[in-house]
Amino acid sequence: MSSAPVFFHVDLDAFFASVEQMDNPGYKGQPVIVGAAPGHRGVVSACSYEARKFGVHSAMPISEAFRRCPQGIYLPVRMSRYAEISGVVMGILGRFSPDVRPISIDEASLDMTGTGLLFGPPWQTAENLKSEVLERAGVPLSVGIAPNRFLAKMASDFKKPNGLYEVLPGQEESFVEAVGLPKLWGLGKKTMERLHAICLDTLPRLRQMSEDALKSLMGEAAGKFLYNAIRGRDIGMYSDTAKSHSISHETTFPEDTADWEIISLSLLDLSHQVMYRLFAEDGKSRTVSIKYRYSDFSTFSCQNTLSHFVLSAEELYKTGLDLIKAKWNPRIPLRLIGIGFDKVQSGEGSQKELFPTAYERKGLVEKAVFNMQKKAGDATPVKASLLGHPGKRKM
DNA sequence: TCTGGGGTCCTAGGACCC
DNA sequence: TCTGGGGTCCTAGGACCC
Repeated sequence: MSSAPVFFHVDLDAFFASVEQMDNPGYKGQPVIVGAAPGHRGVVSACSYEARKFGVHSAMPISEAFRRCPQGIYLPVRMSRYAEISGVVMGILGRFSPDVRPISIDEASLDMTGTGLLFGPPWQTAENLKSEVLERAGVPLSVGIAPNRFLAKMASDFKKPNGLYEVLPGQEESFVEAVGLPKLWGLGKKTMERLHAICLDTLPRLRQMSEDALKSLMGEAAGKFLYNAIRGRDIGMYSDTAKSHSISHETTFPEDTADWEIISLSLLDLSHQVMYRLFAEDGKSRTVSIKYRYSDFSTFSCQNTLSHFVLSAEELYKTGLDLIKAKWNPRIPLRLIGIGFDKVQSGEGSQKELFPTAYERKGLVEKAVFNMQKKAGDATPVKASLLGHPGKRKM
């Protein structure tokens, strides 16, 4: 007899803020806001539920958060600390399911199918999981239980914070109704606006549409997604097939700038950060992409696929520099610059040339430095601008 | 309101090939 | 003459998520 499918979705509540409250008990019960410093450019990364009472939420500009909650405790992001706690939580999850898929630093999807004999019924298991995480990692989490990953994800959100909710088989459609169309995962503001414009922004009306009709209205993928999502069916989220991915870093300048020295030096630093991450995961890529944002917030990107894998931060930087030189209109100051690799593959079988190119030799040196730093327990790249690089360049 | 940084996936058009 | 069909790769932009 095969067991009915059961999935858990776990989500750490206001994670960054919860960690800060655990590390500083004086912050408990206080409006904690983690993100950019007030007075600087940036947004709220996470905030405690006490802060949400003031109307503060994540992704809100920090200036607006400060206006709404001047008495808040404003803290910088301590990503390595959060990663540490996340690791403890993921370790606990691994003892509850052989199939744990981390979605982000504070979320994971677990296949719990067939674990009933070992742990008991799902609800009981979820309660045990919640108390073990609180006890051993010190942070609260919400759990959603459902017959598929998509519903489990939304169920984890349904009773937050410190929530637990179970969607039983047969309740798929009624749960989607309880969640409501605007809060359906994967359906954002733009799509809602579009649906509204064609009078299809209610569940009953949408459910009258055939899959083909939705596809022709919304496009192949979006139509298929919508047709299944509004029925609470799995939409194939969090697939485990390893694909190529991307690695990128970007930075917003403290002030908009048209200063070529600032822009090129930033690009150089970012290039080193990106290349070191590629080294760290032993990946390879031929596609360099850059992103730039003008002072009016209009944002553009472009990319260049080389005939060979990029071998060094120098080569990455040079390729990105050529792209930005060709695209940027220097009469308009830039707000942001970013660079990255697209279509990163696993690096096994990296070619070794008999006669290494200059870039390849540079890459070997960079890699050696990276490995030394890794051994010394410091895997962060030396700031390129501190390596005595000439940064200044003529356009 | 004055808007971070890191991602994923999809689309549409063009180049090129058979 | 006036025009195939399918496939792959590349690119830029957009929607969405955490």
